Amino acid sequence: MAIDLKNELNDKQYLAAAQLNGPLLIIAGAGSGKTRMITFRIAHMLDSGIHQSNILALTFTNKAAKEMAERVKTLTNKKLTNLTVSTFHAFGVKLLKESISNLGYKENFSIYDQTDKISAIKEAARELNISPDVLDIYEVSNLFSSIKTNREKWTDTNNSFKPLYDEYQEYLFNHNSVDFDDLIILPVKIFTKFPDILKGYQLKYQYIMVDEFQDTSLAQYKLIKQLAQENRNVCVVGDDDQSIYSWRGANYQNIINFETDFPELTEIKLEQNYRSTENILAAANSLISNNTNRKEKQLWTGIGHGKSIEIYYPENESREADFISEMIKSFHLKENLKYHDFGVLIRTNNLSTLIENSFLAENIPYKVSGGQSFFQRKEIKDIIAYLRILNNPDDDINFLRILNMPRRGLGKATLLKIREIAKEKDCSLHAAATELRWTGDSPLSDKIKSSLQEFIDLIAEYKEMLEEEDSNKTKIIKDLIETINYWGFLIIEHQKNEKLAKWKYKNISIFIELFEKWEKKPDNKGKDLGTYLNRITLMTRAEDEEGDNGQVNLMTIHASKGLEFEYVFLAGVEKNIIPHARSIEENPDNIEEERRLFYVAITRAKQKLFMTSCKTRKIRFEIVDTGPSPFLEEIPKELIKFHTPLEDVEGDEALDYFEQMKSKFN
DNA sequence: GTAAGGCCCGTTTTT
DNA sequence: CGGGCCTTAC
Repeated sequence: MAIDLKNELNDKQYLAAAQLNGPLLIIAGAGSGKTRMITFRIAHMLDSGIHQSNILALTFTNKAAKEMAERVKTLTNKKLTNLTVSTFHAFGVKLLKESISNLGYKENFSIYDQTDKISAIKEAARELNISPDVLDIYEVSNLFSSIKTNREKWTDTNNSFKPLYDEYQEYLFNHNSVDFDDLIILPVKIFTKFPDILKGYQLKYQYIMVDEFQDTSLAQYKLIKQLAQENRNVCVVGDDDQSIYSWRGANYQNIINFETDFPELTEIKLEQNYRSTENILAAANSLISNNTNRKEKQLWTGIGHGKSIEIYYPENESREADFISEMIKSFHLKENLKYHDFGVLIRTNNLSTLIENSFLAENIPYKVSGGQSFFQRKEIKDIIAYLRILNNPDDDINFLRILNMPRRGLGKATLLKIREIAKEKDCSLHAAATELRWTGDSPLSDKIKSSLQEFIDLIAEYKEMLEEEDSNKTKIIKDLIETINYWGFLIIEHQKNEKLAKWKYKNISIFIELFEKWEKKPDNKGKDLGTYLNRITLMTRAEDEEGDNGQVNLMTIHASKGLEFEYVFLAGVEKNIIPHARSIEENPDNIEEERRLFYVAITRAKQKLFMTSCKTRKIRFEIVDTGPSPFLEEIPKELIKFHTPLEDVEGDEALDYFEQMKSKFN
């Protein structure tokens, strides 16, 4: 049964969804039904006889990809197992799995995340006898990223880092590892070097869609361009006003590049907002009009004025947190809103702690997204490090992590010996360690030698088990964790805090459960460990929360992109927080991006927007006077109602509250 | 040579 | 408050 596009979409959306051939640029304002349009467009392709395997849809986050795939499946009522809806990075992994051998890497390559990357740079620095403390490693890491993705060139001021960069690159290659930038840049390289490979992919992906186009980087754009330049059936959807990832290389100049590279394009603007009330939209429009560099658009809504925007100035950050909890509680009761109808947005992750505590104290169910990923937690990374070594023994960064964890007497001196061999033989640490344990005139004591032997054997044994056909990997991993006695290790590490040890161990069981779920899924039958490892490196958090209904959503503004909530609380609307002091310090021009960020935050709200701005705030261990964010002045006063403060909590009531909090945490 | 305890500092946003 | 790094104790 074909879908009646005309009936389901407004005129502009219809135009966008109906035109399948040729380049299409869609400027889609906040809340303009972009996802709906894309979903229908894909369904329309399928209706028109385009085969699912010829369609490629690229999104920005795993969450968006998952959601889009779900929505298309629901709409068409088809399984669509060969439809590619993926993030850029996950797509990069797929391409590399299929073709990285052309560049001399092996297929079981490891992906280094930010932390691994920093360790790798430190290792490279060691090779060159550069002491790590003379480097601002964070800055170096950013520079390397810019160089790799062509955002920056070597200049007289920065070329002193070039030897280190080259060493880092060599390090990655020698250890069969790639970093996040490589996931995009290496496919581009392969396509440039091997036109036949590119041809193959052009033949496969004849219809390409890109969501959140304003947040694509130059490198990502190159990749799209390569794939699309023959067929030219490429549809990009974006909103320059919502470009908030420039620090990661996003460049909304890409919209202009697209116009140049595909001059025959059709441009469509989606300007009807289906999400927010007039008040909210007016505030957003007024704010964003202060930006100079933007495409003019007239967002409008038919929803009506709605409730006014409210601002509240709490004394300090705990009052802010309590205010948010109380409001949510009372709306939940009085207005029959579900907890998941609330979004609480913050500029930085560290603002979440107090709000979380308050939710806990008030028994408000909530979930945090963004921030530190589940898979980045130390205890999880430890276990993953073992799995990575089992998958790719040459992965030195993870070898270093597990060599003496749990403690097995293999410390600095032993490592130094291993390093010597590795340098001499030009091999990985694992290979060097394997060698060292045999050497007759080994410089190691018998005790250490046997410890090393045990360690190497452990790796070999489990590697073999995992590689067996039809192996029960979950069981093997459980067994491994027991064999290394990770629990014992946690107890020793946290002697004074058994609770913490237990909590960490609990996380490990959760990890095992997640893995088991993955292993049992029919789609994953016969897939190797490497596939799983690569997948989770790209995941922001344990995106498994099936029951994500009935929970308040607490997240950074960045993480809220693409989402919407009935009621939105925007916390910490203070100067130095938004716009963030560091961002302005870096470059005063960043004010426009910070404004867009604020714009994104406001436009998440459907019915009601609250903003809170503390008078004082504890930063580290100091209480500092803050003040309202300058952006508040860019919102017309008549749209705002100033919230009367809650009555001060009386003495004994406060005490009572304190006791409550205490009992929650003890 | 290895392990434990003291000391210092704190990365804005994330695939 | 918590994690990484360095010094001191075995």
